[in-house]
Amino acid sequence: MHPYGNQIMRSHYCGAITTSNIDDTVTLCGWVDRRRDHGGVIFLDLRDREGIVQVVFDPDTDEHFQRADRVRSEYVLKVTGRVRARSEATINPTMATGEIEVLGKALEILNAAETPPFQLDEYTNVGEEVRLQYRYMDLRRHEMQERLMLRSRITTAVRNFLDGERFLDIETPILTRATPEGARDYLVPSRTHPGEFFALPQSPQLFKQLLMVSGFDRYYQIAKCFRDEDLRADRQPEFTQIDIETAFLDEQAIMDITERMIRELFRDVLDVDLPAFPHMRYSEAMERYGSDKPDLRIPLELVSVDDLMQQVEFKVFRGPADDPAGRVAALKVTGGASISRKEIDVYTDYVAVFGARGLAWIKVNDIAAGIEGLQSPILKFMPDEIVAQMMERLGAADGDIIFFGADRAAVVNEALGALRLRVAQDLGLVGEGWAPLWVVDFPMFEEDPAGGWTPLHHPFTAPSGSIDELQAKPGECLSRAYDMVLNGTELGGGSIRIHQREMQEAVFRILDIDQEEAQEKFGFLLNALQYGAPPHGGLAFGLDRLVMLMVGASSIRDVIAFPKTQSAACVMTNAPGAVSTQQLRELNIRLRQNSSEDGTKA
RNA sequence: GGACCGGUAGUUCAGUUGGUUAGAAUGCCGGCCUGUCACGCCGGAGAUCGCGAGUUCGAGUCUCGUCCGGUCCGCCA
Repeated sequence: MHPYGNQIMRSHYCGAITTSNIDDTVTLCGWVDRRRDHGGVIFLDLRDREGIVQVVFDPDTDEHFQRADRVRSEYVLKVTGRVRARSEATINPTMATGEIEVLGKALEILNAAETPPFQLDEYTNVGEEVRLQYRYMDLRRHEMQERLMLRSRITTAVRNFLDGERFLDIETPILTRATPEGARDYLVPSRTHPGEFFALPQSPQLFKQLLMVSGFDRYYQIAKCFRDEDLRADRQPEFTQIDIETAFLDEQAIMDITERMIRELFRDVLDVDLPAFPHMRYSEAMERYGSDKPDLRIPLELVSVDDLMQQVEFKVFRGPADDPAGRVAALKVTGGASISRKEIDVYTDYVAVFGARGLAWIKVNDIAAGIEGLQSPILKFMPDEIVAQMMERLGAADGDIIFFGADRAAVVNEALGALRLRVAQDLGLVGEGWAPLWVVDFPMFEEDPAGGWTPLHHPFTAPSGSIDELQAKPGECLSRAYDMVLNGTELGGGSIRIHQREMQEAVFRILDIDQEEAQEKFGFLLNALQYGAPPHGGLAFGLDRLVMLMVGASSIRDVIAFPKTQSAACVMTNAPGAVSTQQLRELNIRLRQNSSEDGTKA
């Protein structure tokens, strides 16, 4: 007896029928994936989330055969039939259910369907706009079903792991208050407080810290977060974090637990054993890879040559080499001498995007021939001796090309760091597999253009030094933050938080948040820190990015059921949309301009 | 806010130096077909060339503007 009695219309999933069901009578519900009409026999491929099975109708079942004749793609059917083995000659080895088929006895059309707006098969590339407009159709495609089912397995595995580690799932508000830090807030007007607004949370950061103050010790939540900033392939205005916070654990313990979580996740879901997670200091990551999220699958590294360039006249290199805030670095690309002048021009344009004012290069044709074996427009500006030392340092070999960046260190790191990724991609130098690491010892602050300080992580991150050290030299102070990086993507980041009011106030002072503003915006946090806040810290993973990597997608839109376009709109629902003047009046809102007739609808 | 790429049958694309009736594939519709599985064969329908100006005897094609989608920079504690 089926536990749900006759409420269940189907006896099996299409994709789950095997040779063990031979001679069983089954009832299937699904969509018509394809119909092949041979006149005297009709094949229907019936699809549900578990897969596809072939159903055969022949004229013996006249009424049902006639119905099968009327059926079209994406009709929703209920089919009852008998499972039978296919004859040797008709077995389809490319199909999971290819050894069997269902001989249809009864066919009920549960719903007809219009011709789909695009073909759902795997052979047609469909533009993303159409896919998003008919997302409910797009999600029927096998590829999307797989991705979302894997996403579900991932969140389930995460929940099971954290539950097993005695973490508590606690929800935090979606309607909260705006904070002056960080990204632009999504705002929600309050009807009951005219002229005031809620903000949607950029993350549950403060709430989870307060839960630590409350004694919940180990918290997690799979939480929606909202940031009103411009979109990218890996950025949506609403996205999901695996949010974690603990009390009485230091950073090493937190990294251990979360690393174990990711490791078990990959084993459970992908059957992959991740390699060791090396710990790399932020400074080393910037020095060697020009990035705080290095892709360790790529065997190219930046090498500083400032000391050598301090000995040349060539101003373009000499200037940044002498400047403490400057950097001259080389990127040796093994086998890159085959890159043409035209391609170098393309790379030059590419690094210009990051502020680089040029891209110097040296091709190594014959290293044994010394300076004669090198080819470059900049050699004439350098003494042979310096060039020779540089080749030695870089370990240059025949067939290499060396690119140079010389500018402010930030520009050089960004430009050569990006070039490293681009060239590796173009030349197929990105290794296979998974390359995780922890990046640690981040600076507390970085200098903003106005000369002030902004936090590298967020203003609640604990510094590794004392208040005095912090105030004396904010630019040199390190934080107790850590990022998990996988294949060049920042999967998650976290820190030990400040749990003492004095320290939190000191950080606010450095960030130029005065006492009044601190009290106004963060008074509840400062107060809480006085009522027995335990040492605490945590981490948040970007679930969408994690799933994207695990399914091999190139955009997080492909692992989100209903994502937004780059302009942060939904082409299916047409959100955002206008609202009635009545709604606006209730919210005490008047639009600044009546944007013609469609500005509001009555 | 900025740079670049794209927008032509339902879909994916082609469209030459500005020149006759805008093509292909696939899908769709009709007919035939009892073993196909991206079935096959025959026939048919299907286009506001994103939108608006401009240049020209003539614009899918050139120019300007605009909208939409995408990649990236800025932005994203």
